Amino acid sequence: MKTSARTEKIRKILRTRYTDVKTQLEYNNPFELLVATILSAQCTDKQVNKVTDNLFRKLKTPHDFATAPVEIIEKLIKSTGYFRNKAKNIQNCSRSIVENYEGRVPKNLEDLTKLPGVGRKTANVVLGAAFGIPGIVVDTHVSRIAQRLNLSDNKDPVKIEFDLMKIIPEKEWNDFCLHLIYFGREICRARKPLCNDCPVTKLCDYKDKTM
DNA sequence: CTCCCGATAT
DNA sequence: ATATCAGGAG
Repeated sequence: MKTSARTEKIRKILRTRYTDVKTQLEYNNPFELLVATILSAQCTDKQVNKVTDNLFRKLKTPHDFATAPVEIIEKLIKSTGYFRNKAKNIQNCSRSIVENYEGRVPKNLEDLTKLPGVGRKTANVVLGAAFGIPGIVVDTHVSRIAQRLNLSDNKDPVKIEFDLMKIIPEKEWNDFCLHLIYFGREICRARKPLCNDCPVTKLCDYKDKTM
C-alpha cells in the first residue's frame, strides 16, 4: 500500500476513535499553559495539574514568577520532578517574558524556543493549544508511535517532526499529535502495548516482543 | 553523551 | 527493582 494511503487510513481510524481531543493540562491563559508544559517534562499531566492548581493561586503573572524567591517555586512544583531545573527555567522564562515581550507569551516558534526550558515540543504545545497555530508535537508518545507505525525512520525528534509535517495536512498537525498521544496512553503504550485491542494493527508491522 | 528527579505502574 | 511519564540544557 502506498504510504499516503496508509497514513490516511491511520488518521481516519484515530480521528474516529478520539473525537474532541485536547491537552489534559489545566490552564487559564497562555502563560499558565507555558508553565504547565514546562512542568510536564518527564511527568504525567495529572501530576502537573495537581501542583498547578495551588501554584497559580500563589503566583499568577510572569512578574510574580520573575520576582518570587526561586526556593518558593521549587517547593510548589517539587512533586513534578526535576524541580530545581524547572523552577530556575520557569523563573528565567518569566523574566525574559517580562523584559523582552511586555509580559506576554510570544506567539512564534523562534521566540518561544529562545526561552529557557522551552524546546520545540513545549513551544509547539503552546502554539497549538493557546494560539491555534499548527505544529507537530513530538513527545515520547509521538516519537514511539511514529516509529512503530513506520511513519518515520528517524529517531531524532526534529527529524520526526519534519517527517510528519510532510505526510500530515497542516491543519491536522495538532489534532493528529493529540490522537497519537491518546492512542499511546491507551493502546500503543511504551510497555506492554495492547496490540490485540489495537484498531490499526492491520496497518502496523510492529509486534510486541514481550507477548 | 550526561544530568536533572519525584511519582507511579508493573 | 526497574521502566516510564506530553523534555531540555550543557
